[in-house]
Amino acid sequence: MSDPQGQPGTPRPQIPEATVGRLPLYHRALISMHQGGNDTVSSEQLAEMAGVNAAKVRKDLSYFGTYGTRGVGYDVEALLGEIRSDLGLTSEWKCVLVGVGNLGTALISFAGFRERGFHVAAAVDVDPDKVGTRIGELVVAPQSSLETMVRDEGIAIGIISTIPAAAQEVADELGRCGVRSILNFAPTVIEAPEGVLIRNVDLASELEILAFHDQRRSSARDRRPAV
Amino acid sequence: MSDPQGQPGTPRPQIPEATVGRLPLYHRALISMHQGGNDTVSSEQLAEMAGVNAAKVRKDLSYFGTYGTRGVGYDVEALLGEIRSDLGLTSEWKCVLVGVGNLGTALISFAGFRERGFHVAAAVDVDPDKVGTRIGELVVAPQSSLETMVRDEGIAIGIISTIPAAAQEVADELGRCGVRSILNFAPTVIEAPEGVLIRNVDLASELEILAFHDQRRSSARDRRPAV
DNA sequence: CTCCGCTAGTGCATTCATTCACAAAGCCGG
DNA sequence: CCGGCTTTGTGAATGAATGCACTAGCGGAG
Ligand SMILES: NC(=O)c1ccc[n+]([C@@H]2O[C@H](COP(=O)([O-])OP(=O)(O)OC[C@H]3O[C@@H](n4cnc5c(N)ncnc54)[C@H](O)[C@@H]3O)[C@@H](O)[C@H]2O)c1
Ligand SMILES: NC(=O)c1ccc[n+]([C@@H]2O[C@H](COP(=O)([O-])OP(=O)(O)OC[C@H]3O[C@@H](n4cnc5c(N)ncnc54)[C@H](O)[C@@H]3O)[C@@H](O)[C@H]2O)c1
Repeated sequence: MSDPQGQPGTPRPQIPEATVGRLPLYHRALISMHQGGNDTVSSEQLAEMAGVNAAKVRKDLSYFGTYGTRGVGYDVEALLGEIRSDLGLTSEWKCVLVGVGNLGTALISFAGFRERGFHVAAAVDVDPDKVGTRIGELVVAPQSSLETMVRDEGIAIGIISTIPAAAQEVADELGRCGVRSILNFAPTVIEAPEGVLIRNVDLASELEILAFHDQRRSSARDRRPAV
Repeated sequence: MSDPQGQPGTPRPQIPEATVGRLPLYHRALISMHQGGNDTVSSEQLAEMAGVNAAKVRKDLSYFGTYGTRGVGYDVEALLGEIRSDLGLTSEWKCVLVGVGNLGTALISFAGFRERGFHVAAAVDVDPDKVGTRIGELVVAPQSSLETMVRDEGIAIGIISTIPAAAQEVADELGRCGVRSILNFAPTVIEAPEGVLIRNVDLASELEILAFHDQRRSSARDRRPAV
């Protein structure tokens, strides 16, 4: 390989978005390999665990440098370290959750985030009845304390689980407070504030996509109309 | 257009996956247009609402036939009907949820699914303490009643919100019972049973992707090392 | 030291998706 | 009835992602 892993700062070889989307899969697979006590892993095995094909694994990993040994495979620990560092998981990311309803409550009490390097450090709601409620270790704060908490705690990620009608406003507010990334669960398109990256998760859409395919499969089966 | 909307059965022009993924966005946008009392909508407006570009909207819609009028736009009601029928939303889809924990509970009580044509008609859990619990109108059933419920109620979609270690087993069981589509929230790769389509939603992955981009943006900013 | 087996890394062809840009086509005002 | 305005539908160009198939290179056996 010609590009050494760049002693000073970061390389910067512009990673394809499709590859970025698969990093978490590799991350998960490597964690489980590591816990299983494996020292090395081949692209074939990683592919199997991540549910993708081996050539893709190799190409994806090659964007980050040369971490494999031909004839052997990848060093699990080294590769895990590299991916963790690319994902910025060397220290914990603090998140603020806005909208402590059904979904918000589940998210706050979800242990899996912490295991993967994320921590819901604050939660706010407009509803005065919710403010002061305790969920695990976290006490729901009033909307007005958002800015202070974001700045004081160094929160970089916002999670929106309010009603859809409030989502845009909340996103704007989060942007003003200095949050740089937002994960939005409200089923509405949000215009991203300047400098803020938004990802949307819409569960109803996922079901619709399943329904679409199911629909097609069954109408394909009934090519001959029933007698 | 050369392909008439095929009087008998369905056309079958193989819709690109990327297009399928956007149908729910259009669906949502059209619902809101319709509720707002609009009769027609241009590709430009739809694009704005769905957060994509206008050419893409037109190309996507063109796979389903000719629903627009040049110089005018699309008839909201007709287009909504078409999309609803493509998504198979002419009747309600029944779902079974497996694993009534934090997340499962939030999903069951979520009204938004019903509005979009989905109904969690059954929920099961292995934990005997959970069985019999009431969530809204639904009573949690024992794992053993899964097959009967799926068959009797005509359930086509399974939702997995168990712990990751149980996900594969649950998926296999759902497959055996005749479920054809699965939405999996457990952060693990599941091998799909024969004839079953699986979609995964991994929230920690979403956060990791945000973290990756944030990481990159800030390391791009610090090109000059601090003094 | 050499040769063999294995697996990473990658160039290339192919497939899939996006976007541009323009002709075809409906509407409306005169 | 005609001509201008608007917006669709789509061919063709471009770009992104995938996957094959080959080469380079390491480790271990003999
Ligand atoms: N519950 C689910 O399983 C589920 C599934 C998919 C999507 N969603 C979406 O997630 C969002 C939340 O769902 P939910 O079921 O938790 O709803 P919910 O009604 O239980 O909770 C919404 C919460 O947001 C708060 N809120 C409203 N406006 C606010 C504002 N401007 N600022 C701060 N807080 C505000 C409300 O006080 C309430 O506590 C909704 O947009 C919903 O469509 C939920
Ligand atoms: N809570 C969240 O916000 C959240 C967020 C992202 C992902 N997830 C994932 O969703 C899943 C559920 O999360 P949770 O927080 O609700 O966990 P939880 O521990 O609260 O709930 C899990 C439930 O699954 C049940 N269960 C376990 N094995 C089962 C089996 N074989 N058959 C049927 N039921 C079984 C348990 O009895 C329990 O009720 C986990 O895989 C988690 O990683 C949860």
